[in-house]
Amino acid sequence: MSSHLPPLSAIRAFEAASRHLSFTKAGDELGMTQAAVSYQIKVLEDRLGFQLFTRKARKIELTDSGAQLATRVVDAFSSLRSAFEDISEKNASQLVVSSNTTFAVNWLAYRLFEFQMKNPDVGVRIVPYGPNAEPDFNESDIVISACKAPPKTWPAHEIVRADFTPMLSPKLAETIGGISKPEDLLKLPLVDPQDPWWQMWFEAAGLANVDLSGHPSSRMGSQALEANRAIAGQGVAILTPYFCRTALESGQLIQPFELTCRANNESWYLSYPPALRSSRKIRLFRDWVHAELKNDGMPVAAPVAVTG
Amino acid sequence: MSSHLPPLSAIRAFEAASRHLSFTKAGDELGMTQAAVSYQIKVLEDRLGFQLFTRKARKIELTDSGAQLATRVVDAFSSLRSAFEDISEKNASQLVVSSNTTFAVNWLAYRLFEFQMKNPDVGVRIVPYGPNAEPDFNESDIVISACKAPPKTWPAHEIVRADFTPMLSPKLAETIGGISKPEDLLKLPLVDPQDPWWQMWFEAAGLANVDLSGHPSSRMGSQALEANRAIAGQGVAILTPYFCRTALESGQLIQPFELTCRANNESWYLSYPPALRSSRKIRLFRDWVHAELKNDGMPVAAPVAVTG
DNA sequence: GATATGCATAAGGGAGATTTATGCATGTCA
DNA sequence: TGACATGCATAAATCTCCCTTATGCATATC
Repeated sequence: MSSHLPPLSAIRAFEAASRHLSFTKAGDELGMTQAAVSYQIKVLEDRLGFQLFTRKARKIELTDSGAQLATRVVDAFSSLRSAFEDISEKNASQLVVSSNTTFAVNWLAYRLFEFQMKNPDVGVRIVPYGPNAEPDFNESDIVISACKAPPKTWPAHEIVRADFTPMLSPKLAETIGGISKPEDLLKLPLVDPQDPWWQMWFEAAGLANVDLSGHPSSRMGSQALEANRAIAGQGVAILTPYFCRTALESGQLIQPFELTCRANNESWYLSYPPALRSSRKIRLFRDWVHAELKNDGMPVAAPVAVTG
Repeated sequence: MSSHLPPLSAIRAFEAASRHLSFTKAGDELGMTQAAVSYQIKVLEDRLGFQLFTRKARKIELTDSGAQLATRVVDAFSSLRSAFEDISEKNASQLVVSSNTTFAVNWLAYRLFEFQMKNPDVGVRIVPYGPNAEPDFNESDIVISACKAPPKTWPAHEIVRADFTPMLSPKLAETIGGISKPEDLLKLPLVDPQDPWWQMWFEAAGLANVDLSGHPSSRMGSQALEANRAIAGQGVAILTPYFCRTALESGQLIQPFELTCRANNESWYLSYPPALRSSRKIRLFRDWVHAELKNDGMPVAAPVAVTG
């Protein structure tokens, strides 16, 4: 089946001309001149070896062969058009958000409903990914990530700074008569003592080289789990305050020290493919996230410059 | 429905790539490089705003959206291909000969069967046109014409010179005791006395300004009819000898004088659209006509030069 | 006739398609 | 575990062919 098609631009011109029965109107539809259409039809006729149109005075008519071909070509183009229409429509109204678990659970979960109420025409699909997984940059419209960097060409917005500070349940604090000095924390079990955040925070608190046993594990991404263990009184967790607002306000957790740290200016970022920069669904979601953050009193940063 | 399609070259590249799941192979099929395919896919992805392929190590995979689009695009292209295939096939095997009635009746009619026996895969359709009609240059593969000239750009072969000389039935000749001098003809009724051929022939025979009453009518094109009337003894007709061979040989008609004339070098021509110059069906038919002519002892002229 | 409409054609320019020449990542095989 | 092969991405340069401009011609229409 090496049957190569004639030049597609010629086929397209023929398709339009056969519908309008006018080179001029076909040109209008295609955004080109009458002369261009005339030329393309000639190309196709030469290629096929027979006339597609009969040129009459001030009008054209399809020849028998032309008419026969036209119906099928018009059909095929109509299929093509609807295929692209459908896919862009579906794509315009479907928003796939690939978010790490921390943000998904601690932030998106209880707010998403509001977004959906505000934008009932946008279908949202949250695809969470765990601490050791990669977001799916290919199939996502928006990626919310902390350590996993999106491609350098993606526009990215800082949404939440990755500050951290110890948190624990009031009951656990009482077991040692309350927390007054950083050292007090060492009397209690730590949730995930290998988290490097601990080292950083203790150093910032003036305690260098505390000996934390256990095995290494990744930071950020499992805060939901760690928070739950802290709430359950199983130990002290080192968490981002903003994500614990509810637990703090309700008294499930306490933050014994004002001191928060931040490693390497790390933050959570919202990013998306450059091509979607100005698409409606992206704009709606991005603006909504910003509004929510502002509403929480969080600073909303300018988008991070895109390289290239 | 102003939904313009993305660039067709990009769609074509995507179609091939989605079938091969390889830019390299798609390039091979389309006769271009892998880089070009890669570029076109990128164009399409940028245009659509989402990825069509997931680039893996040494292979590519369709994304969900890509796969969805691919099935429909492949379908549409397959329709297009078969549409063009069918039309060229039909066109390659169907030969439409638009011939004036004279040649159709006096020449083609009793020979065509042989051509069809020799070339059973070529379907021949003879479309005769009368003396005052135009051949359909748009819908014909071959036009056989005398006075009606084909477009100047069409290759044309002279097939039969438009010689003419009086013919009549032997019985009619006997009614005046036989024909010995041109003047004898004037004693008999002429079939179509207004035919200018009569004036020319009588002049050539040395009889200037004979007075021929009646009304004008067109020459050539109705020879079949005129010959029949002559055979029936209704009068003397002025005919092209080659077209009367059978009647002459069988004695139905006699040609009283050797003298033949020819106006303005007129001839019958076989012509066809330039694009079909080397198509099989044209070649078969043209060569067959030439062979038949040669077989009849007719000189076969070189094709008439095409202007432009 | 005068005008308007519609297609054909030639010449020329320009944008986008393609190639060339790389680089990079990852399988594969010794 | 290197050396090599395979396959895609990317940049720069080139070129092709598609389109426009400008015109002519034929024929409807007034």
